[in-house]
Amino acid sequence: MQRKSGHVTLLDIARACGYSVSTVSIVLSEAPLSQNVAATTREQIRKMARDLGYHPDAYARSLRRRRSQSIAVLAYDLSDPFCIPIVHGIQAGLQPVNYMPLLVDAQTQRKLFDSYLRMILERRAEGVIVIASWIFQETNLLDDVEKNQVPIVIVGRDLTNRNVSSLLVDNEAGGALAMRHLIELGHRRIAIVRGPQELFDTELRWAGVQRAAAEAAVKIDPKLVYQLPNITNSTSGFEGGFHFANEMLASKRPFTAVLAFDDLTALGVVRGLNGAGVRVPDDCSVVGFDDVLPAAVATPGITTVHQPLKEMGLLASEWTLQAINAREGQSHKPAQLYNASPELIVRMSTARCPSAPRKIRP
Amino acid sequence: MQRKSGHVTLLDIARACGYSVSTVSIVLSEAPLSQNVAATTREQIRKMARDLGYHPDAYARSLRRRRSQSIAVLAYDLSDPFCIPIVHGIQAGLQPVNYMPLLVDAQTQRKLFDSYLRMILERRAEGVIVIASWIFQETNLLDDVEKNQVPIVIVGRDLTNRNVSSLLVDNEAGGALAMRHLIELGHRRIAIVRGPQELFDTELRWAGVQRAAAEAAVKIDPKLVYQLPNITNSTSGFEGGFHFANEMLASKRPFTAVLAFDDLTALGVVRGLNGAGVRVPDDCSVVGFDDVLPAAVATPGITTVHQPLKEMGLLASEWTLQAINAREGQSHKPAQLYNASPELIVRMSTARCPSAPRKIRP
DNA sequence: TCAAGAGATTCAAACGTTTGAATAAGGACG
DNA sequence: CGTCCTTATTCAAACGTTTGAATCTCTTGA
Repeated sequence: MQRKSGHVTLLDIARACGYSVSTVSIVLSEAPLSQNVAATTREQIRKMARDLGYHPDAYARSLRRRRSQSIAVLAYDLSDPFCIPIVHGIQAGLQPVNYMPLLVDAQTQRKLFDSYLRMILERRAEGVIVIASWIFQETNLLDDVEKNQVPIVIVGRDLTNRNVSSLLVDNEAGGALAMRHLIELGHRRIAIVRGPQELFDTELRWAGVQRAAAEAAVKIDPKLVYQLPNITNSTSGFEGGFHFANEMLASKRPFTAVLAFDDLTALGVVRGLNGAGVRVPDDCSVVGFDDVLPAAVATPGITTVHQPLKEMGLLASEWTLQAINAREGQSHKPAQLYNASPELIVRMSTARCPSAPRKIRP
Repeated sequence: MQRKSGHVTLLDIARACGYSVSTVSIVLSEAPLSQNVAATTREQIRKMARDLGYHPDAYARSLRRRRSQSIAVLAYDLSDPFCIPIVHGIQAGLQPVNYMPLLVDAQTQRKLFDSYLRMILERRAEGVIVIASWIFQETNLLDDVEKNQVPIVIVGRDLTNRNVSSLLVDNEAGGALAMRHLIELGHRRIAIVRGPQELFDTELRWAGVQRAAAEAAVKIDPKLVYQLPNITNSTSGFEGGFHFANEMLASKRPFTAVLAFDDLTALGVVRGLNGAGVRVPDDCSVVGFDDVLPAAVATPGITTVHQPLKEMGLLASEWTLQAINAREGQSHKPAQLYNASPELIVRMSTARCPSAPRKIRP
């Protein structure tokens, strides 16, 4: 009974129980017509399909239906812990409608990116979700996708100006949240490690930090503001944090807290401070951003700004499905922007400023 | 010129330059016959394909060729940092032969696992690579795959007894490596946190630990041996480590080092010890296993046992491709086992035993 | 008795490729 | 002039589904 292809087909089932391929198809795909099929026939066909271990061929089906039932999820760098919760959200959104996520990791390599983009196009993904943890300037990479009228949604970056629906955390609010936390703990001399210039997040978080400082009438010493170089690999944030912690100490300028661009940078700062005998949080507080696993399991646990990544992933998948359905109905879904509200997660790396008088909260 | 499907087909190209679909297909797929096609024709067709932005339809092609050109990568829990380097290795192996990895994350949920397995079968993956970071006992889940004669390779677990090619780190050697390191640093009173009973790794690492102890004539105090409960979520290792650190301290039994089942457990131990004012590594050394990112960026960095994950992933993809080719040629590739050599990564969490006399190495 | 409808099932074309076999147009040779 | 190679191109069937239209067999009502 082994077919040459090694897979059971409708024809096998049809022959095995004496009906035509059409009838079998109608029953197994639960087409509207199947209510006209005699109940006994239905049962017989279903049983045979089960016995033979039939699985419909997605290729034949998609070819005929002209729907691939799949959505590409293109991560720029899956090794960034930031990505996984987003992927989980996407999976959760795709599961109920039986869409397959085509998850690929470009590993920040242009060559891989192109190659996977081609595969995605060939596999006729009905939509593309891009997870841009940190992303090159080159955004025209997706032109090919747009040309084929495939809806795109991007997570982690705002591309609404290019008419692409985007979901990201409200970086300005997050920066302010982190800064306000330090200020409320009594810190006044706060060192800042800004993100790399190439990232959009950098300016927004910085704006939030400045706003919070201004609101509390706290001055930021420009000599205590550092900027990470452009990213070269996934641990360059850590190395940058380590490096700048040493610079801060060498500068001899007093500071009691460090606001780092992200969690890995914060962990690098902690390492740097520790090496010089500065204890966190007793002598100096450190705050991060992103709430990734390493920040949670380090000791001290890093106080950080949490992004609702899973929710963002879920919403991204919903938007993509809506865009697909809209296109199906000849209409068009305009690009949307979702600015997720960040949340402060207080752990052990921040404490009341040692020299500061206890402040009475209003 | 917009097709109803929204995608350019061979027919479009054929019409546009006045040749038949066959000729176009022969040229673009670089079939053997294409050397018979006039050079001018070839060029003309290629140009038109480029201009129209043609991408061959993988569904039609696979249907006809009876090859899906894709391999499923089924991760039990992608949020385990352990998985990503393996995936990178697999991608590296699949890239040159133009296979698409169908990467899915079962999130340790039976329901998801089943659902994705069905999708994989429907998409006619030619092979399946399972990444079993930590895995249920239920191994018959893959029966359905085997029934369809799809080759399976598993990473992170030995299933050669079920005739499945397996790649994993030599856990026994790794356990011995970690233990020997502590012993060489002069530690004699070493607490051990064993892994969960349900994991095969647990017994093997434990055997290695015991061997190293025996070889050095060091006794392991059974009262200082703990066992992690079965895993419920991805941070339960951390929580277990934290919990047992407190138990060790409460037991009042002296110990100068802790050998933890994996890195997250080690990080939990560090947190627990720190909470009681025990400094790592000054008062107590801690060693982990796996070499995941959080272990590297924590302070102190965790001394650990590295697994060559990327190489294992690469080899897994090669084995899978070999098995596919073998099946193509009507032959059969017998199940193989690869025991990767672990490597000790010395960081900052281990130090010479405070009370021990300096030992002269031979 | 016949037309009309309902119920159950099948026909046949289509989706976009690939590929073995067929065709057509040119020589070269006996 | 017919035969036999090349060279260049096309035919047509097939892959496994889906689905609008068609067929066949009953029943029902006039």
